[in-house]
Amino acid sequence: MDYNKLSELLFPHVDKTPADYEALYPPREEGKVITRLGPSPTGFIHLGNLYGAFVDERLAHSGADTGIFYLRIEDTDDRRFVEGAVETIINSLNFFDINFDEGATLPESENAAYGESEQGDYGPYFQSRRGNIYQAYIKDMVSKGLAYPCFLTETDLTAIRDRQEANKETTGIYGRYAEKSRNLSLEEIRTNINAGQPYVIRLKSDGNLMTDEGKPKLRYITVDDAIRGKLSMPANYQDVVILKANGIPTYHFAHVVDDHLMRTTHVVRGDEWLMSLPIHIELFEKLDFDPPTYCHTAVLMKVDEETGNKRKLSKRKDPELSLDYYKNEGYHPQAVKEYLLTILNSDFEEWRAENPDANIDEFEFTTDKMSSGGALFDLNKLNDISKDVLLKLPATELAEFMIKWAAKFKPQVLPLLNGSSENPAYSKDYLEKILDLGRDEANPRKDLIFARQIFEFIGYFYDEYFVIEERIPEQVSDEDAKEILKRYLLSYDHSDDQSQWFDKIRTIAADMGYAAKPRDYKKNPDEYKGHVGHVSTVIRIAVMGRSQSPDIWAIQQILGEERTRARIAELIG
RNA sequence: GGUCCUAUGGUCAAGCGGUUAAGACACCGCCCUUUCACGGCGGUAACCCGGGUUCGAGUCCCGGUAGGAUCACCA
Repeated sequence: MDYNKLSELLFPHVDKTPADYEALYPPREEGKVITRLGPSPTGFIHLGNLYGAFVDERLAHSGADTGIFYLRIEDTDDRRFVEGAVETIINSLNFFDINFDEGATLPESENAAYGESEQGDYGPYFQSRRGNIYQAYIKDMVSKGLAYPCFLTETDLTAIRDRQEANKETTGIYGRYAEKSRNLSLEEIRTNINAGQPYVIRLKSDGNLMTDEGKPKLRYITVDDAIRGKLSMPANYQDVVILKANGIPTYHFAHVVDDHLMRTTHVVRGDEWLMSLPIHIELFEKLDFDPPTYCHTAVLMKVDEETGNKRKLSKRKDPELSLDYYKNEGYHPQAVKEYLLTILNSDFEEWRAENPDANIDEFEFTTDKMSSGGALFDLNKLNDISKDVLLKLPATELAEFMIKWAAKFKPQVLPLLNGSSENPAYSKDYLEKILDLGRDEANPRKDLIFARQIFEFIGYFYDEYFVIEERIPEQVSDEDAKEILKRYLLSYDHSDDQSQWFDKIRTIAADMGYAAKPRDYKKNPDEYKGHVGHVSTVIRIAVMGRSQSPDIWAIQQILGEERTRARIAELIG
């Protein structure tokens, strides 16, 4: 067989050679880490994507010598394409402060054609526009006898698979199942093509590994994975498809060519790719490329309520998988990032404890601290981290964050938060004061977690959302409650400082038969109706509508004298 | 079913042949306290099972078991 003739027959119009592309895309700066995100534009981006993207981004950007993180759109399957997916990917990641140095970008104008918006010298960054590159490499492989055309139809393929399954053999095209296609003569191929028969190009895998019974004889290869360590697995023996009948390469081939030509140093991907690694290794060998460092990340899991088993997060069953969930609930992107970092790198938490105020960028991210097991998603932990992250955020920023969130997800409260409502008491400044409540002390409060929760937490500051939610404590009778409020209103002086204010409450408590100090009540419960805590709870309910809240005095200062008095008077009736 | 990966408290995890088996979250108790939160102190709780190797095994080896991944002209 004259392979050169075959390659000309198959790819008559391809005139570029691998050498041309090698020259076009020269090696990058030595020692730089080059990573990439290679999503297919299905329009759905989830926590798992973010998790992986974050590894790429940290690998390229953390540490002193920053490398390049680029975006390559893997749109080789046109059936999966969704309009606007590229924008979704870029915008979603940008929301979490994950940005690309190179690759596909947002369209510069509204009428920019799909696939034309990109930046960088190693493009095109849309696989759908790299057809000529792939074909040049495939033509080269065919001319060297490393790949061949295969005319097997779908029915042929299912027949083979059925037979293999019946025989309990490994499915696929290999060994004797590949013989027929591999041994087609040039004339037979020419006849098939002239007859318009569709065909694919298959890799001619090292097929001399079959035993006499036709079973694959396993040869083992070892691969160093940056996360998993040394991996031992059977070498590939399948004549996998590398070019589909429509002229578009499969993922396997596109991955190898692209990551070589774009000079990727670290390939980060989910461990669902682990099993096809031998294919990629063989392709790298056959193409004479140096393989990148592989980093196979574990999949995010959760416990299935029905079965009690760990399982992969699924986009249908688990709302928390969707990135929109976090945006919608109003989690701060920084909190999500820190959470991801703690499950990504086992020593991040320790580092954070030692460097509470340091910027995330200062943390040196390494793959060898990554766990290889699937981490269970833990909302509790996220919340805990979020409390600390929000605490460090200045009130101004927090207020802006709340306003941005409300604009999108709770528009009815936006005027309240940004001060554009009719009530002159409300302003952004007012919101800032509320959010800053009790935060500047030695042991600051940590009750702010995510925007939706925060609004519920501070709702009583806005008259429209102020409701009496709780009953007065059982130690206090209804008459006493009214009496407490009356006396309180009478003695109320808005300019009192915290201790003057509380002394008055003690006095009211003592005068009405309640212990001025809870300790006294605990010692002699029979001598008192209750203690000062019960008395102040009555006031708390009148002003806040609930028995649990930050300091009453501080809240009243923010609320203002008029509204404070009005709320108390309201409850007296 | 074949192949590959994984296995330490409820969860995330240190551990690298000799440890009273760290730490964080969650949970419980106590203290602080006008409530809650914060903070402090304390507590419950773990090496999947069985064989080896070794003076000694959570750690190394071999089996089992369990869970996960994968077996396309999808990525």
